[in-house]
Amino acid sequence: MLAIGTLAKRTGTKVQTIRYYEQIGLMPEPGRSEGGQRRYGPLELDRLAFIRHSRQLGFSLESIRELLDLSDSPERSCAQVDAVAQKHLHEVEARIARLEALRVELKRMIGECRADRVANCRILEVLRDHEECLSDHDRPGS
Amino acid sequence: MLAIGTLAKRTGTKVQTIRYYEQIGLMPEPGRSEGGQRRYGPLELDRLAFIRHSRQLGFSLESIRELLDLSDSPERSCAQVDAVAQKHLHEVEARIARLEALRVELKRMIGECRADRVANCRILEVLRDHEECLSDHDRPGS
DNA sequence: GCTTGAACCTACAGTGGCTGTAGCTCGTAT
DNA sequence: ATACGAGCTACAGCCACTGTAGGTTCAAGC
Ligand SMILES: [Zn+2]
Ligand SMILES: [Zn+2]
Ligand SMILES: [Zn+2]
Ligand SMILES: [Zn+2]
Repeated sequence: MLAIGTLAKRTGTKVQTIRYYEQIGLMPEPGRSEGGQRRYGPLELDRLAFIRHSRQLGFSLESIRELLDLSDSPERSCAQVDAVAQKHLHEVEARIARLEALRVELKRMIGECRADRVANCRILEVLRDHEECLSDHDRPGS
Repeated sequence: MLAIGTLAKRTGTKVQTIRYYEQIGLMPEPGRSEGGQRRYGPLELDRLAFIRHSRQLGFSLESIRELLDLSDSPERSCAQVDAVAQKHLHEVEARIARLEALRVELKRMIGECRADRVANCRILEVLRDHEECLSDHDRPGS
């Protein structure tokens, strides 16, 4: 039986994060020691490892919840699992596309600045006026 | 003099967002009508346009605050402005790199799944065990 | 057995950048 | 004069944590 700190170390998680996962029902309520401290077994270790690895791959906690639920029904077709992963891939690709457009625009405005005074800094000019931009970028956000 | 809703429409901002910017000191406290409603002039319009466009280019509100402060000293060298933009570019590039690694890993695991049962879904196998991954991905988060 | 101190506990506030809601008041067109 | 859209304040909620305060428990060393 592992104390929460040991579980945290084994999975590269912070202690508070584990308690947070419990609070939102992503980790089960574990057994307790006589004094009331959490004690974890191998099942919980595996579950937390799954959660953490999914997080490293960028899945949302909501998607992870879905994936965990699905993996409790081993007989079912994995179509839904694949759909969750596909959707996530698309979102990642969309974010890359947006960031790539940003990168191009930023690089251009930085390259155009002749490093003079603030009064005629190219970067500030572009920020003041979207007409100076080549790409469209409607929604602020990541 | 513009009411807040008009300013919002002109800049593609939500009314609450403008009030939020005022609350955190990014927009100045505007004049008020007799009845106490906010009234904006062209200076505020320009400032909000600058903020919004900077947000579209991914700058944080903290960076935007800095850029706005800097642009109040037109005589100074724009080195600091350029540094803010450079730093942001590097962060964007770092995020692209991370997302690109994610994309590769996700695409691989999706491609390897033979779309069978949950019990032997390749996606779940990879999520359970980072050893199945090719890349390293230490920190969760975008 | 006793003391120490690291690790644990709960509860709550804060992060960034908004967004939404409730319950009012104001402005303006007819 | 009245209707109603637009404005007002204050506060809660989103995501995924992270940090803090103030107290309790555990395990090792003596
Ligand atoms: Zn410059
Ligand atoms: Zn632009
Ligand atoms: Zn599958
Ligand atoms: Zn991995």
